[in-house]
Amino acid sequence: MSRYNAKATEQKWQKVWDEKGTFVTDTHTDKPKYYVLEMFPYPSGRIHMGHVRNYALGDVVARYRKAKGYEVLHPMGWDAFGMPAENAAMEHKVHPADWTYDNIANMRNQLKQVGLAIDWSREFATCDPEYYGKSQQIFLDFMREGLVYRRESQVNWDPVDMTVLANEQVIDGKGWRSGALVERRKLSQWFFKITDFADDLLAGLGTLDKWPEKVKVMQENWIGRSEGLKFTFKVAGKIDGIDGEIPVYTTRPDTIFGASFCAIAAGHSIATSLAKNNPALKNFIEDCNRSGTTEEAIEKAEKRGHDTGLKVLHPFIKGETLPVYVANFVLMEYGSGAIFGCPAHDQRDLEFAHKYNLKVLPVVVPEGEDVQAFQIGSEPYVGPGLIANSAFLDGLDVESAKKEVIQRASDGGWGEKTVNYRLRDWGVSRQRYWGTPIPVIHCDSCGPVGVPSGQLPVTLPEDVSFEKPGNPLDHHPTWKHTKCPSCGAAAVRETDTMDTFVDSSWYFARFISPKNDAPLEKEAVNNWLPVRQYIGGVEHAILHLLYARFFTRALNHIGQLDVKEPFEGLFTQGMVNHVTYRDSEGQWVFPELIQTRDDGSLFRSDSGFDVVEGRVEKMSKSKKNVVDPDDIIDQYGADTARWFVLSDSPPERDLQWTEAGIEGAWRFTQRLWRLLGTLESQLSAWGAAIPAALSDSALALRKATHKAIKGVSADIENLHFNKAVARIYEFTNSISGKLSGDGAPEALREAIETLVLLVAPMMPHLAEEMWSNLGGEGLVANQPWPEFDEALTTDDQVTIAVQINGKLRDTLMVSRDADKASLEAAALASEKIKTFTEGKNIRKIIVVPGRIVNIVVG
RNA sequence: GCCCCUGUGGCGGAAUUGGUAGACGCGCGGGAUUCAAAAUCCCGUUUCCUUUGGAAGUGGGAGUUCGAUUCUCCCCGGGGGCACCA
Repeated sequence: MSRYNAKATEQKWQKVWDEKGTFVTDTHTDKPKYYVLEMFPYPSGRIHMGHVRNYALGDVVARYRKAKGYEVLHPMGWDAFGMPAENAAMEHKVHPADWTYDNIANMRNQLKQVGLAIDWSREFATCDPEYYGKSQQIFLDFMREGLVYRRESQVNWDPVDMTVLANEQVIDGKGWRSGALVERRKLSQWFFKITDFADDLLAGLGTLDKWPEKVKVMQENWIGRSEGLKFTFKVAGKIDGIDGEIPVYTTRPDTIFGASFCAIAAGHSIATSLAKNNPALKNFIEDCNRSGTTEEAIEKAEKRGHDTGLKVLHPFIKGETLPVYVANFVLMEYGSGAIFGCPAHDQRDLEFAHKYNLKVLPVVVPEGEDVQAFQIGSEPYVGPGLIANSAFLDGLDVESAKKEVIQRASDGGWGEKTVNYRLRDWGVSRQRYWGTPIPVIHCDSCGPVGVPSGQLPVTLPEDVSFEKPGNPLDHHPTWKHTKCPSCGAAAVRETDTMDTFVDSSWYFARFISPKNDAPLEKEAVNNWLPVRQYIGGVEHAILHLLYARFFTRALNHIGQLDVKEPFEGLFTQGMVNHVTYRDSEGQWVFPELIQTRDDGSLFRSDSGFDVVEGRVEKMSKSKKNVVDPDDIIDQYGADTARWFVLSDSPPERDLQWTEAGIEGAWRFTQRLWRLLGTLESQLSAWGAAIPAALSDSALALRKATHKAIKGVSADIENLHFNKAVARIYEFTNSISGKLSGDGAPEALREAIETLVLLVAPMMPHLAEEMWSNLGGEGLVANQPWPEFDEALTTDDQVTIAVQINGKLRDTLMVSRDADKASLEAAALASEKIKTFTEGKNIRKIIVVPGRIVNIVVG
């Protein structure tokens, strides 16, 4: 038998699957349905190992479910809008569309070589007008239902490039290209009312029992539901141009007597008004606006404030006033943009109080502590306790005190209990070219008007220039000029495009009927959603997944589908890592250039410089610790690459790519092939029945076969592919053993056929080749999953451990169903055990049938 | 800074509900085969000890338990997310 030629064999079977339409889905079938989806890729240019891992995981699920009798939907598309295409346009003078579609063509070719069980007839890219026109339709539907609105919000503004910067484009407070100091600027932007669904998004998490706990916790924290008190501070005295009240929100109304200041955000209307006649305050606000807009930047910045001179009246203490500061750590977006500070019981407030010499009065004292002696040092006290120094609240616990203050505030008409969310509405406006145009026309007399459905899609103009700073849509000579759909007067198009997260918030539903006229084919969508298994990176744990959940609810709300949750099962896979190499010049070196000398030292093959091995890190182009899937597939074949990414690590954890690992996988591919060659002559004829009487070795092999079916099936269903692989190795080892006597040829054939079927979801090409060599009919891809015989998966004898005081001292071979009494007797009868129990007092014997006997002596 | 995850031999990792720690793979050592090599096959492989046996051992420290990789608390290392990267 000749050596296995992976390349030729893989191409052969890919062509067969393609020609026979093996993986084309009938979405209108009566069969049980299974929708498996991996997060669709951004067409960056070439696939990387992370993609191979992601799609191999989903492919195992798809092929397994197909074998289990499901009609499987496993589509592929492209998340094709986004900034890299515009960056390429600026840097290399290629049109974003050309760049994107070239990349898609490349990556499609690469993915096809992986041999995925994908229905390619459903493929689309989000930048196809046929797709983004439907995104626009949904936008207009949401608009009609009041789920879309426009308001001002802050952005990072690059004053030199005249453009809005993404957070990742702001480096140390400067624009990445221009190097100019970035400013916060307010722009009118479109928002989706995701906060309308905040409670439902939160409640829905409780139904997602096939999601990782950590993702649910992250979403819960992101939504950030809190209950508290919203109340108004009265400003002491009258000041021109200032509203006499400052509404604040607090989750700690119980600490109101510990309040020593009031702080408002730099963007607060009062701050703006006061700054008009106060240059120092104006400076301070501008300073605040120079820090980044990310929460991280705000949290990490030193807590600073500026005293406005304004005072507010304490709601409970007559005559007491609190100074009002503008503070850099108060967010305009959260609550009412104003807080009261209680330094004794909040970290930020305490830092602030120390800096500006404000009173620190503890009003919550841990139970048992002396009220007079209790002091706050450099750490606030945030734990439970009893209220002190707080008039009518003294002695209450924290929760009762909260209730009491809320009660008195609402009785007094100056405050009320409020549920607040950290979640903010979703700003979807982007001042960029390569995105879905927002289908709105601005008319001087009618205001913003939605583009009529008949005029969709609003397509992007092709003749754009990236030479000038700013949004190409905005300075295009003709594109934005149009007529108002409502009054017919001259009007201008909205030149903002949508956040690319909008595109990816409903693509999974479009795959079900990608050519449908309306965005969604309701009946089919209801039949196929939710996606049974969604697979992707944990970096999408919050935004993408939350937005998709919101979209599903919003589409449900407007009657376009009936489900509420888009993804029933979620799996977040780990990254692919590789060691890094640096040469004596400090340059990063590609792994393929690394050579080893006889003494074990490393050098690079091109320049000969010495090389040292560095940390294991996520594969990245900048550190050159990348392996190109094309090279790997070329050298070893797709099956070997798939086998390796599935074998070594649990899929949720990071995978370390190693040369030794891929070599090992390759050896196993060859071994399977050789196994078939060496055993072929010993097999019974195709379809021969297994005789009732079996030799010991034949029975042992049958047991191994059926245990393997049971184990591998369970492992695949639980997505424990590395364990499935380990079991297949074990099973393969047992086949290689000697076999003789009654039923040997039949048991051997059963084992080999089973092995091929078990391996097929992971190494589909090799499996097809082996199947056809075995004389199998049809394609492995169409074979049913093997069934196991429960009786053959259990052993009559089991080994149980005998411990003395929790330490293993002996093991016993006993009947599987031996009862407690006989186990205890057998354990005590053991010679080894006797040496430990002799002369000792046996205090207790714990017996767990089938597992363990523990004798406690003393 | 806040939130979340993670840590087991030389390495990747396994260990139903708390019940024999180290399955399986890699690497390494020894042997077979070969003129030789590659490939392949067989055996061994947590560490330590005065070795028919025993002790220690799952990042570190405490706790619960007859029994802890598994549960609780504190600490340390590594990673992810933080609203305009996708």
